[in-house]
Parts: sequence; structure tokens; C-alpha cells
Amino acid sequence: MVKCGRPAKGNELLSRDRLLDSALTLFLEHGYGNLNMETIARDARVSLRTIYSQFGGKAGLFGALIQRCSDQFVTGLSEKETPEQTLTGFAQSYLTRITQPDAVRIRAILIAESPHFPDLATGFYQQSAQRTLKYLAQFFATQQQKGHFIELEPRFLAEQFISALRGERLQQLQLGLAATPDEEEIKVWAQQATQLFLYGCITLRQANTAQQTNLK
Amino acid sequence: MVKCGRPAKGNELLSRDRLLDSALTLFLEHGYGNLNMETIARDARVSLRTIYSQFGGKAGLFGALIQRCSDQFVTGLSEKETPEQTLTGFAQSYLTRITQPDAVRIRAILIAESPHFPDLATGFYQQSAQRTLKYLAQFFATQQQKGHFIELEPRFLAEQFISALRGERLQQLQLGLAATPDEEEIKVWAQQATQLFLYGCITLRQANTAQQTNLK
DNA sequence: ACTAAACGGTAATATCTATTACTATTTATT
DNA sequence: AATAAATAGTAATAGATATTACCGTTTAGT
Repeated sequence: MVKCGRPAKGNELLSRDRLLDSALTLFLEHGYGNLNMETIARDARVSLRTIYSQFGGKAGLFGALIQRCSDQFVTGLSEKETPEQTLTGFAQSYLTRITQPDAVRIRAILIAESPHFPDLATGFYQQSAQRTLKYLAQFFATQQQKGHFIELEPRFLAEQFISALRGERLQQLQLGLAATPDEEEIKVWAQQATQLFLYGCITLRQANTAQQTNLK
Repeated sequence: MVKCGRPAKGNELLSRDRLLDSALTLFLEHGYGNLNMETIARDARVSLRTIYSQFGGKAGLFGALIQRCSDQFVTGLSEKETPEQTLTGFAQSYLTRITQPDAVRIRAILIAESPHFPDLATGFYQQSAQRTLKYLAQFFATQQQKGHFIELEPRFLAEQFISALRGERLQQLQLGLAATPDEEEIKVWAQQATQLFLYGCITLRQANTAQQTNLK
């Protein structure tokens, strides 16, 4: 017989967190359709009834999970000396996050289930990608005012920069065809992608300088 | 009672094609896990036994489907007057193909099932993406010899160009958050992405010219 | 102390579905 | 004509699983 009964005061959220942790791990491992509730309950040392009373069912549990980890995908910028350094720094943080196996997996699962959970997909995207894009766009807008970047929609620049960062490697990661890059690989990756992108949107004078000094 | 029995000579492949067509449509609509064999059999006016004797099972049927449609994702280049025109033309063809709802969906399903069908994912990627990237890399290599592009790995340039083309919009499409673009949208999309990319890898003299003439 | 709330554990329910079996039918092959 | 091959249609098999029900236990609130 294991300890059971109404939880002591203060511990009310303990089992809830433990449940969410277990469920996240298991969903990442098995995906949505191939994971059964009993496995979750056993792993979290929680009764099936508790899951249903707290989350309403499998879908509710999955939704709560996605919402809880949406924030982890937001990446901000920290200003450095030059725009290039700022963007390269951002690129490294961003790539480090989204190439994590768990991050790749959660995206894949969400893509797979998005037809069944359209609201969840929307919420996740707004909480993660949209916010990151907003920070980037603000940065580009500011730099444009300083005359450092050509006059294109800041939002467009932000989207294209993010897209340039992802690269083909992320597609391969998503299909399980490539290994998670280590820190050194990400560094090179971030730098090359950022440079290639920059010389397309930095103003001409600076572009010349950068091209002559940084590219061999 | 419906016609049955051994098929007449010449019609042997008829039911096989009809089966594959039905299965493709249904897989696209329901995904892999949410589609049952009975639905496929009814839709294709085929018995369950026929499916199992021809494809071995659900997995075999799915595999045959993916292989049959891999080729449709390969896009080649047709040389135009300038590199920019060539790449823009390619961009339009490429975007037109990969933004088709069916193409988006098949990719999403494959991503979702890639843990269960690693070989299928590998085969699909090699048949489609790898071949397209190869064409692009050859083009960049040729242009580099003519001195039109900076000296970076042609393969890297090809990957970054493809990635730039996809843009954030494709992510949104994959999550079901955006509508399929029409021809006009794709035209703008292709042009903007190509230009932004080009001024990062085209040689300086040409970059200057293009920037002055094509960018407002 | 007493009641209600929240829990764990087991089992039952109800449904869904991949796969196989079986029978009757049509055509190819000899 | 006789046999084998390939099919359609129906039903059976076997297994999985989301959800609910029930029972005993522990703690909060009064």
C-alpha cells in the first residue's frame, strides 16, 4: 500500500507538478497518440481519477503541458557593441534552444496534432515565435532609425533572419536525420548565417567594411 | 453484389492505383494514426485482403505512398539572363510546390511519424530535398566560377537560400495558422526573399548595381 | 469528532482497429 | 474443362485504451 489520501496543505501542487513533469517526458518520448493514460499515471504515481479531475482528460493534460513550456521558446536580444555582434549573440541563444531534442520533438508533435488542436497550435505560436519575432523586429526598427539597415519592413527582416538561422539543418533535425549540434557547431552556424544575412540588409557602407574585414 | 474475382488482363494495376490514390487522399486528410484500413478499403472499393496481400499492411501502404510522391518535391532551375532572375524563377516554382496544402500536410505527417518510420523519412528527404539542394549547389558553384558570388561552400549557400525562401510563413502553414498563398503572394514572396538573400552573396560590384536599381 | 474533499488502486465499460479467416465469384492458365 | 490465382464481402480475432465506477485512506475545515 502506498501513501494516498488528501494531500497535506502546501503539497497540493506537488502532485500536479510531478504529473506535468512525467507527462511531458512521456509525451516527448512517445508522442500524443502512442501514449496511454495508464503509463502517465503510473510514472507520476498518481491515480487516473486525479488526472481526469484536474485536467479533464488526455487533451486537457496535453494542452496544459504545451502552455507551460511555451515560454521556454522565447529568446530576447542583449545589445552588444555592433549590430552584428548583437544578432550573432541572439542567434547562438536561439539556436541553442530550438535545437534541443526536447524542443525539436515538442514542435514535431504539435505539428502532427495541430489539426486536432488548432487553438493549441495558435496559442503556442503566439506565446513563443510571435514574441521572439516582435523583439527582433523592434531591434531592426531601432537600427533602421540609426541608418544601419536598409528600409524594409522590420517584421519581414525579423522573419527572414529567423528563417536564415533555422537553415536546412533544422529540417533534418525535425525528420530525425541529423544529430543535435554541440556548442561549437552552433557557434559557427550562428556566425555564418548571421553574416550571410547581414550583408543583405546592412547599409552599403557598413556592408563593404564588414565584407572586407570578416569574410575571407 | 459488386463485381469481384480475378481482374482481367491489363487491369491488374488498375485497382492498385485506385487504392494508392484513395489512400493518399485519406492519409492527407486524417493523418496516419487516425485512419483505419476499413475506410481505405471502402473508399477504394477494394477488399481488406487485397491491401494486405499487396502492401503487407498499413505501414507498407504508407511507405509505398510516400515513395510514389517523393519525386513531386524536386524542383530544378532553368537558366535566365541574370542569376537573380534564375533564382527568382526557381523560388517561385519551389514555393508554389511546397505551399500546396497536400505538400504541407504530407510533410507534417511524415515529421509526426518519422520516429516510427526512420527509413521512410530518410528516403523521402534524399529523394526530394537533397536533389533540389544538389541542383542549387551546382548553380552556385558555376556562378562562383564566373565570379558572381562570394566564395562560400556552394552547399551552404543552397541550404541558406532554401531556408530563406521558406520563411516564417511556411512554419505558420505547417501549424495550420496561415492560408495557402496565391500566385501573386508567392511572386512577391519569392522576389523579396531572393533579393534579400542575393545581396549577401553576390559580389560587391553587382550587389551595388542591383541594390540601386531594384530596391526602392 | 465528524463530514467533506482529494487522493491511490483496482476493475469494469465501451469502443476502436489492425489483422486474419472464410466463402463465393471471376478470370488466367494449362 | 479443370485448376489455380486474385478478388470482394462479411465476420471473427485479438489487443489496445480512454473513460468511468467503486472502495478504502488521508487530511482540511468546522
